[in-house]
Amino acid sequence: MNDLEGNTPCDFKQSLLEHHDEVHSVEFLRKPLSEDKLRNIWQHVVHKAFNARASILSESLKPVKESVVSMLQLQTDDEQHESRVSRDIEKVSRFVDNDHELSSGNDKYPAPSTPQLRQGTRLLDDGDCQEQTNCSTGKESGEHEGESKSVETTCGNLNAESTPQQRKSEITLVREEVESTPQQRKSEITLVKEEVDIVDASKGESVASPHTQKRKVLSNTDRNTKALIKVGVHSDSCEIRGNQKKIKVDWTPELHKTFVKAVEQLGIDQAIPSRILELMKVEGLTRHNVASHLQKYRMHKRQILPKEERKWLNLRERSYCVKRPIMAFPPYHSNHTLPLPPVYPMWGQSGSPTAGMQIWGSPGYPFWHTTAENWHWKPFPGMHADAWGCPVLPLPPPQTPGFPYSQNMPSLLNADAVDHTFTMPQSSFEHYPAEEVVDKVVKEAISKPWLPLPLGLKPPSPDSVLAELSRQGISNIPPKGSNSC
DNA sequence: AGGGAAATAT
DNA sequence: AATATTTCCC
Repeated sequence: MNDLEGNTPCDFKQSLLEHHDEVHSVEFLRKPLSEDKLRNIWQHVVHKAFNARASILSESLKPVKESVVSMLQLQTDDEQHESRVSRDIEKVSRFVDNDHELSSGNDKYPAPSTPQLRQGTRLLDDGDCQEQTNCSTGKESGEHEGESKSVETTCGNLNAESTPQQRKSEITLVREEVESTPQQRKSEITLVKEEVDIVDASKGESVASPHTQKRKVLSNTDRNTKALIKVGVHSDSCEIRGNQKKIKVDWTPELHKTFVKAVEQLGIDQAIPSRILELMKVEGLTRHNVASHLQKYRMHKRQILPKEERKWLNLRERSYCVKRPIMAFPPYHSNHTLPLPPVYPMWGQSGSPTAGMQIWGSPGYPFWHTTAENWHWKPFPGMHADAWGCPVLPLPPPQTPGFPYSQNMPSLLNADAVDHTFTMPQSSFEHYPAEEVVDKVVKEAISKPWLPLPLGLKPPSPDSVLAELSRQGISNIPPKGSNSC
């Protein structure tokens, strides 16, 4: 997918471009990303953070330095400090996550499952919602943001002090080619999302992340599936702040129910995205989301109805003719009490023959009561993607002396963490460094900034360097010997 | 602007 | 393969 090979035949290329006082590094690594490479990268980051003169220490590296400093001051820090470190390691994680994606080619991520959406009926009660309002694609901002094509709004979450642009230029040691595909670009800009999504790449079912701080609330309407409505939120609320791409909406049964209800209420004529959206009163949901869902909904209707209609007509046409198969439905309520099948029929059509009969535009009958609940299809009821994805640092790493991070993430490593982490199939990670490895490597790089910079990677050939330079429009070649960060 | 559907992405 | 998002056209 986002292979670098497309741009350069060589295994990798590395270029160091010096402009004025700052040295920008761009390093292209071949997949898979090895532990050594990763460590190398981070050593460079730390190294630069430490060695750069204060005057030119980029904003983006300051937090790194601070982290290191604070770590070196030993883990006697207070809570505040810890949370800072915690946050920093999250940055690290995020960065690495991104890299994961870039280097793995594994693109199967579970749905993030609507963390940001909140139904009109409060699922949560408290202040977390502040973040919601701030960061979610709210009605006002959401649509805006929907139109904004800005890709450069990258990591505003990394550090409040530095602009996204700054960060990008500094921290992004590993990144895609400039001419990345839209997909690639996306991978760069949706860090937060990635963090959420990256958990379980193997199956598509997501697992609650111990890493992302979130609340899980049992839906009052949920049945035995006990699907979780996660209303996950980062404690560091500014992180997600409105500069991100839309977060994927997970149409949970509840949400879908709300949707169907609105549609039913409006009737076939009025059921247009904006109205539906209005009726649904779901915070953060955008018209686009609704339109999309509506599209799908209609499609299924079309697909299902004619079939059922035909069947029905075949059965009845001889005896008495009924124009529309607004048929007498079997006692739906029975469905309510029935144990659910392990697999949720999508749109309810494959479950019972009538399950999909929530007639489009058949107001008056509350089909959605059942269909909306049964519509969902998550293979494992207990594992509904309500769980947020878990990015890096999924497990309480073995306590590394001098590296207190794992203790600094109470919210990330809460009791739930235990439950969820072990459910993550290892196989998902076989294509890139295990997260523990990443964790370890980053730790090492940060915790031992004094270690000499590894020469590490194979030096680029002069040709490739020159080519890269010219490709980027750099004509004046920096003097030799200045190739350190 | 916004609805709808096709094209894409995940 | 299914679902969600993005893009495009009207």
